[in-house]
Amino acid sequence: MAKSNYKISASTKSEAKSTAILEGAMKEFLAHGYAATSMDRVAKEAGVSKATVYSHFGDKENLFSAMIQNLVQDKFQMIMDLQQPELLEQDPKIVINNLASKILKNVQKNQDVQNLMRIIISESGRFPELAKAYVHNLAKPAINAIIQYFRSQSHLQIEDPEATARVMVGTLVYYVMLQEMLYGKDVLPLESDRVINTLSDLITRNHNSSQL
Amino acid sequence: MAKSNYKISASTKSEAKSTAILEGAMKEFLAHGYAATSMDRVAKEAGVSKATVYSHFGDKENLFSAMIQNLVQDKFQMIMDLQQPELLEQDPKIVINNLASKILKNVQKNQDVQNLMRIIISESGRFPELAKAYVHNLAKPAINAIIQYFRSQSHLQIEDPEATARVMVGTLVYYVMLQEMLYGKDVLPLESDRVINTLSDLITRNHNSSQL
DNA sequence: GTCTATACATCGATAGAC
DNA sequence: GTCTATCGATGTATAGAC
Repeated sequence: MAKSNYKISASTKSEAKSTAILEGAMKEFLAHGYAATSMDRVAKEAGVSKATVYSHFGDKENLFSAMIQNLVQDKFQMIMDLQQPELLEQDPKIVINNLASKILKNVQKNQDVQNLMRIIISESGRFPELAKAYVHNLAKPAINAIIQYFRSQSHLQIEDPEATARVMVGTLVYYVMLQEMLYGKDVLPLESDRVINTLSDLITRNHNSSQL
Repeated sequence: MAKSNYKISASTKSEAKSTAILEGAMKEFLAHGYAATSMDRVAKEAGVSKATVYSHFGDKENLFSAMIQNLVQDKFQMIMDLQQPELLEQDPKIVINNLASKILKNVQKNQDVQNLMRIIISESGRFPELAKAYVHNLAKPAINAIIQYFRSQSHLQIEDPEATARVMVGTLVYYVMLQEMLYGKDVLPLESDRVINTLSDLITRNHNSSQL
């Protein structure tokens, strides 16, 4: 029992260090990219020695990979919020407005999400498996949630729910990329409400015209 | 006259080296990113010594900046093709299909364009002025060309041409990013024609319904 | 397990010969 | 203008004490 406690204690201490290293790695990698991040800075940020970083994660590629996988799992919860039933029980025009607004605000206010997208794109050549993990665990569930909603609203007469979901997600992601990450705010200002309203108008237009 | 010829000849030789360096820089930077590219590899790729690279471009940041500006100017012509008059003189549904198809194929088949987008996003933090140059010289003209077409087709009854243009460009760019750069082809297969047709259907739906 | 100290390679940038 | 040779800094990774 004492032996078991000792083991648990040791394992817990080690886990605490691992967590600290992952947090330091996240901060450094997301801020500077893979190549420009040094293991010295990660170690200093985590409050451990460089040798400890290597004993926990083997090498730089492994640490980067673990940190991204960890972050992708974290952000998965954000996507699942899109399927809250109470969010989906209003007029379709309002539901789509709310969905789009929720996606937009989550990405816009969450610097980690933007930096994750940035580094996934940057390193998709060097780490193709991480790009696939991102698509499989974040992009795909988000798109599928929207497809599922479109399918549930047959009176919207959406001919191709899969392609329409891509239109919606693509519009929103590109908007944030251009405005926030590429400084489009200054060069090409455009209020987010206009994009959201245009999206929901286009998608629900059959529904509206049958009402009027 | 002989002196003038000598000057021109010398200037031409120097320009040839500059061009070779820029081409080497393009190959290396686009393939490996800014931080992971070494000046030694650029010099070897260009067939000159490293000192020559520095005498022409000062330092690494300067070389990178010059190479990106050069590439952005190159790709500008691609955008201008969108305004060919003969492309815009058919039924709106067909015109939008053609525009979308042209944008998509240009990005899809042109690896340089994808790599340029990738590195602009990657280095937008370190080189904000390059991101702004990209938006100003490529994204903005493309979006404006589409806005201009929408405005010219008043019978389409497009309420917000600016926002609708963003929907169109965002959908196409995100599609290529997800399918090509992030290996979505394998995880989330979707034919490009479905996306293009969905886009043109959504945008011209008012026009169609008034016809039927 | 965690540390300090260090090996070894490679980086950006420059000096000096031609 | 272009080269070879090299400097100093910094990178990844590890050896060895505790």
